[in-house]
Amino acid sequence: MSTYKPVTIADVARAAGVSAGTVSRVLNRRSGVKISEATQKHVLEVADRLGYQLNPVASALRTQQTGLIGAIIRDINDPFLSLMAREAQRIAHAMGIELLMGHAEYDLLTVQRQLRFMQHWFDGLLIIGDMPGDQEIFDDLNKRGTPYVAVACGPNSPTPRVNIDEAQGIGLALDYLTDLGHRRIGFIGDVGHAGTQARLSAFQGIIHAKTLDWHEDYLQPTPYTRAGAITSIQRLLTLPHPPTAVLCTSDLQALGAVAGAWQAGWRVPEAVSVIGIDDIEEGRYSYPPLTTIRQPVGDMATAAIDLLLCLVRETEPVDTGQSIIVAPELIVRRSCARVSFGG
Amino acid sequence: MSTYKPVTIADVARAAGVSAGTVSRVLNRRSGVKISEATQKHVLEVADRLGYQLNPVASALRTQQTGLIGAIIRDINDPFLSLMAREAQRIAHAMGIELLMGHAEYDLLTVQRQLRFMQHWFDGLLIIGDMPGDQEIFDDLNKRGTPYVAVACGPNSPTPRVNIDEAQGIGLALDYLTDLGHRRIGFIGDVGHAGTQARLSAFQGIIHAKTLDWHEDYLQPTPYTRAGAITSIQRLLTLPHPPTAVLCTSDLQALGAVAGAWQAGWRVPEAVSVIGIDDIEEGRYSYPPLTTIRQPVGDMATAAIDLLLCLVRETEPVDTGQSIIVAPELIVRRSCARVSFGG
DNA sequence: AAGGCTTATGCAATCGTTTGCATGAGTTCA
DNA sequence: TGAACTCATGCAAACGATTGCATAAGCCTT
Repeated sequence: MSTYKPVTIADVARAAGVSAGTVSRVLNRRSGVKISEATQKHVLEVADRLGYQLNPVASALRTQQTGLIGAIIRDINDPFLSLMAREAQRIAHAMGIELLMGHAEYDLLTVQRQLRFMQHWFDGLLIIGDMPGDQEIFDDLNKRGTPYVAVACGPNSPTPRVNIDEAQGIGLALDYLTDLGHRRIGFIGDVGHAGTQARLSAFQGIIHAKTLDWHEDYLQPTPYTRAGAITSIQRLLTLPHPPTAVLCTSDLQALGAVAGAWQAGWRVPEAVSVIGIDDIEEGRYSYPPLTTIRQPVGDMATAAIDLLLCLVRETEPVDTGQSIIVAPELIVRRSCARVSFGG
Repeated sequence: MSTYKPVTIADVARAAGVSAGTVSRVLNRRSGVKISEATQKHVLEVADRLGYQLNPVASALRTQQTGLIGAIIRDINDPFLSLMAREAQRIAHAMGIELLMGHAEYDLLTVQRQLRFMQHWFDGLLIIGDMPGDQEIFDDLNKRGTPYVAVACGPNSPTPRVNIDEAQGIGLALDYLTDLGHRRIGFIGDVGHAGTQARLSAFQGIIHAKTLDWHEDYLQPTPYTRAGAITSIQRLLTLPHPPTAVLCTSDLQALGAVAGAWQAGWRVPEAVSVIGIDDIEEGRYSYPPLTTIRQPVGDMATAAIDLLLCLVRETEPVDTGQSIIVAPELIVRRSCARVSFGG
């Protein structure tokens, strides 16, 4: 059973009566190299009969390319991020490329170690979701030559990336909320991250521009978890002048906020409106169904893989400033309502 | 930038004035080989100064081991499975081992191709969740020598695995339901899989033993998705004698069943009780909070990694029949109620 | 029929480590 | 002082594929 002995290119060569180089050439079919029809067929047949399979490790050593791309994901258990990863893998597969992924343990040191190790095994990297210590990570990545693309994650430095237009997304949400009459709007987000920072500054700009009511406690720094949002919204709701609506920077947090509000005896959306960002499946089935700003996962994954592949194949140094911005979309469901009492 | 030129062991050797072999030996610190304190220190220092990093591909080619373990997951977007993967990675990391994962596209051919490719890159494999075409996959795996462990996935053949005691889990659920007075109990599960088969036959055995009411329509073959369960429960509820309780083989399905029942105007748990299996986070926050049979994710992941590591390190052929069975646990929340009308 | 040209294939070096074996220096003891 | 032994290190051969260069065979042309 474990005596399984893999057949190498040399075995095939011997059995077919040709040299190893020839076997390699027929197997790779590189354009420009001519192999006679006869040997072509013969070698292929022998390889098949022997059950030859390429040893990709050896190939990688010689060519300095593993042919693999990797994705490092902030939290593989976050529905939005894991869906993004799944889509990315699906698209890569369709293009004949293998994608492997890793969950980023939530501290800078581990992620750095993980990244360093992934750079050895992968030709290119997808960074999915805001990472702990974003900036250090991208500095690290730039030092090495490994091509990478950041997805749903907003480093400050110019970096190949694909994101929604954050300002537009926040604008969509706030326009909708103010149309419903809300003037006191809370913000729940993990402000430790550059991606959330972009959202926050758009948020604050609009609050100011619309001259909405604002209190510094309306900003609740909150980790990317359901549980975190539960306590955050409860803090918001016990304020002297609680917000009548809350914007969360992810659907998971929004779902937590809804749960937290109910637990505290506030009805959603009657007593408080909640809006999220992402549009995860669960939001369609939750009670009330979640109003949210949709990030188009499929488009983003496609764009990211395309861009990454460009970077990988490019031989000369590429401009690292390229970024792709896609449009978010307001999905109205039932977690937001017109404000019904004195604002 | 892309002119980054990695420093090899030869560079270090040259700079330190020793041979490559020596450098390798001090770096690997294999017990039994003696290196003088002086060179030890010197080499380490030079390597450090030059910023040497091991090329794991070359090392893998020579040693025939990549030092990597892989996990293939039925659906990376399934909260239970992705949590299992995350735990497995965490545990592997803590032991200094890197774990990479892939989502299994949902058809046999793709999975086979994926598996074949993973066998080249990984020293060992974790199979997480029921797979399409289970049996073929395990046959394939056995042919090769690659060690693997199946987790939360129940092939028929003797195979290294870790699972809950399925019969006990179903027993826990049915005892609870019958204690609440239910005699008509529906079953929602993806019966195409061996894992679900084990649950189904336990279910049918107990239904028979307890002489509960049974109709073949009470069995609703349903894919592992929320959406599938929505239509399944609606089919159940329009039966002439609809079940008063429904057992789902995953929490995701149970959540779908709850949503489907509400949509059809049936209150949960007042009109129909729903129980799931897994105990995912979402079930704690859903309305009503989900009663379920808990699979202890942490214990299972730990056991799986331990077992896999044994198999990987073992040089002689191991008994492939070893399986680890852990105990499930009934988690009572609020999606099941005493049956209130004529059974 | 011989020289020139194309074309298919073989040869051997290479990628960066690891590791069995050989060797030279250093130590100990008679 | 020299023989017997350690012990640390160097040497070179792997691991399995790829690829630039050389070469043999075949064909065409004059």
